[in-house]
Amino acid sequence: MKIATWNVNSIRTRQGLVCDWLQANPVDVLCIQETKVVDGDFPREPFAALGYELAVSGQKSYNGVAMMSRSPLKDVEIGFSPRLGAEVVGELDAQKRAIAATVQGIRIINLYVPNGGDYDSDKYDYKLRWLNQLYDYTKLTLDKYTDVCICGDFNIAPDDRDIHTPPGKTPVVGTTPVEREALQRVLSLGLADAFRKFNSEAQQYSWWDYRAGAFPRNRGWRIDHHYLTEALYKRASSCVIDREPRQWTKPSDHTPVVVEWPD
DNA sequence: ATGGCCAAGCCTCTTGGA
Repeated sequence: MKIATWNVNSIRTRQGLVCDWLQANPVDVLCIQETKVVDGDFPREPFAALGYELAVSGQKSYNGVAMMSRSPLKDVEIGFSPRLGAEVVGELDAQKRAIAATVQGIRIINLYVPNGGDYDSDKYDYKLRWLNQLYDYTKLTLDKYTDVCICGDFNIAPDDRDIHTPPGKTPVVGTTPVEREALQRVLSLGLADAFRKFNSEAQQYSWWDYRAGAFPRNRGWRIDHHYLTEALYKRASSCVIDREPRQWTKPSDHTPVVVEWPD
């Protein structure tokens, strides 16, 4: 069983590239973020032709998440509202950033955590409120499911190993203690970083800026993660960042990360 | 040291990304 996460930065622009990657890497489940397309315009056929069932939640221009699976996607949930109630979630489900489904007994939650804009901006405040909501959503999910994999683009480098230049005095969004603590609070419910089970080195990145030759210079961030409940974490046999598609023509600025369990 | 890119929309500039 393999579950991959990949921020594709527009599925319409990247559909050929994603298909090429899936043919070479026929993962069981692929969670994608930043699809940037309304559901009716999502290019379903190329992925159906490869044997993938789809669940999508998108919007015009921004955000958007989708799941592709070779076995059935069960109990699909869009956003936080189905579990927390629309009156509690309010505006936080307007942006399409969360989708969940059960595959082969594993509850998979696919997230596109808000970027956060500038420090102390409205977007930064929104990111923190969204992470608080994620805590409540995760708590209720863990009440119901034992094997849970929360993956996606977290837009947070969990510690200083996960960013090429550790932040100095000026707060850098994605690395601030407040964001890191908000993430750790979610993980304290009983989740652990799959990648760090196998690799404790620095400079293991999943995103590189398009500018300034960031990729060839390996000036990146590790912001795409899989967080697993205890039994899943113990059973995991590998978690790998696949740098190859970041080198292809017209790449996403993120690259896929794949967690695996023995069959 | 600095700055360097890319996607979508209605579009030749603005917004967003991290």
